[in-house]
Amino acid sequence: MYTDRFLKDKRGVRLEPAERAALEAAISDIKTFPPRKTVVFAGETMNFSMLLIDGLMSRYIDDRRGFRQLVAVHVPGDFMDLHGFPLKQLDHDVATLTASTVAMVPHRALEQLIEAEPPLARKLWFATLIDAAIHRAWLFRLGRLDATGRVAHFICEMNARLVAADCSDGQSFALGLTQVDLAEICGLTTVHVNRVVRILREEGLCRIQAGRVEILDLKRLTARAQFDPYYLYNAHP
Amino acid sequence: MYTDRFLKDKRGVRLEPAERAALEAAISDIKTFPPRKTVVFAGETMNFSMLLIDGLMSRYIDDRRGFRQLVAVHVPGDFMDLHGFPLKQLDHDVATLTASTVAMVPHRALEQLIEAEPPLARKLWFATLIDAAIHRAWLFRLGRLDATGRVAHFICEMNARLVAADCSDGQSFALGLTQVDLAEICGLTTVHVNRVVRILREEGLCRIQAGRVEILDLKRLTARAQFDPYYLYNAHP
DNA sequence: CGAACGTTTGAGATGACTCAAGCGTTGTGG
DNA sequence: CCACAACGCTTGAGTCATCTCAAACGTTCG
Repeated sequence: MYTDRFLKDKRGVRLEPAERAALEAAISDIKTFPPRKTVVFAGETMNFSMLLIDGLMSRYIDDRRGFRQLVAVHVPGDFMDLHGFPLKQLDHDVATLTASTVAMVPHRALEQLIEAEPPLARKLWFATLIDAAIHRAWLFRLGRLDATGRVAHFICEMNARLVAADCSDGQSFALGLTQVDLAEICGLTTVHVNRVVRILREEGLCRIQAGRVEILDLKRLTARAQFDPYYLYNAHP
Repeated sequence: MYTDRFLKDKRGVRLEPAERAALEAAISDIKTFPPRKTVVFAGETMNFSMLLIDGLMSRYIDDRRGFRQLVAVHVPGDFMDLHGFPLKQLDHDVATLTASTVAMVPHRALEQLIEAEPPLARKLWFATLIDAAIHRAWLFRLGRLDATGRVAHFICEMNARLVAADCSDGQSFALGLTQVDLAEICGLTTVHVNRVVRILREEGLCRIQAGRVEILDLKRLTARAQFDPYYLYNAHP
């Protein structure tokens, strides 16, 4: 089922089979997008939301000179722009990083869904709040960590989220990001990301190359990043 | 009424008088807190949420060495930890900045409230999503702006939010923050904040002193900060 | 084969940090 | 009512992390 990974194993919330089935039924269609394609632009009026089935996607804010700051990276199971349901407009763009498969859920169907399964509304709300918690962890990352710590922190987060989404065994995982992407995530320049990646490799913490990440020493990587997965609200941390 | 400022003048949502009255009735008591006091600690189980009536409060994440990164600053009318209602635990601390008055709303009362006024649930959700949008703007600030831009961006945001909350005339406003606070918000050191504050004053953009901010040239300040108030979802930007 | 893209490396510049000291105000207890 | 501690602000000098600019290299793909 397309919705299998949505809110899987989250602390404090559980989707009932009926709710999951109803959500599944609310999907109007499945779309695929090529890599590096902007799918939704800031300010558009939204009448659907998107559940990521496969691939990696991002949300970003452009500055005046065209430089972008990523504000979120999404893994399979993420309901990426569920906030567009109450908000109706987004304050950021949404784009693919790698080729992606997305389930489209019309807002009209969400309305009916909540009507039919009232407790589901609270669970959708919950999902958007985890997103906000991730935003806060990113604020900590950008505000308080040095370049090496930032990249390490991001890798730790991706590791934890991909493991939770059953997309990683915790040892190594596909992460189709370029060093440019990492720079736009961590608030650094590409050149410096390149140096940081080397440092992480030379210090035996992790290896980032060719769209794959290999965790070499999770304990030390976590320490270097001051990473605490609490904010992900995973049931099995 | 205590709840007058909550969701006031927000794009895409409006609290009906009956809803506002019901929310008002859900308040169990009003508390006052002295400045610089941590009110809620990360990880505690929450059974109430707090609506800020008067004062300035913050949410922050501590790093291992005790340095903090503020992830939110709240102005009167903000439902500061409404996300604690679905989430039940917070991933950050909550503290006062200045002396503050807070309306306590038990989660049990919120449950009954939503039962009595179902459309209110969506509006509470909406409120937490604006918080998330502000987080994203902060990510942009930390990731893409230099020190001067960061402080300018924060001042622009506070100006817009305080005007919307009827706590500023748009020319000057009380902002009981020290340079240490500004540093913890903008991911800078105190020393450097001091220099930035001087630059902003010398360039005729704004004056920040003795807990007050005076906007000298909003247009240039906004440009320097690359500030766009869209993300605040204010009806009258 | 050539263009496009992502990565790598070097050298030099600079924005922000660290450390250190001094200043002004406020509040408090002797 | 004064002395002094506490706090926030200010300034200077030197250091360091990260950025900028520039060039080269490898891979992929048309």
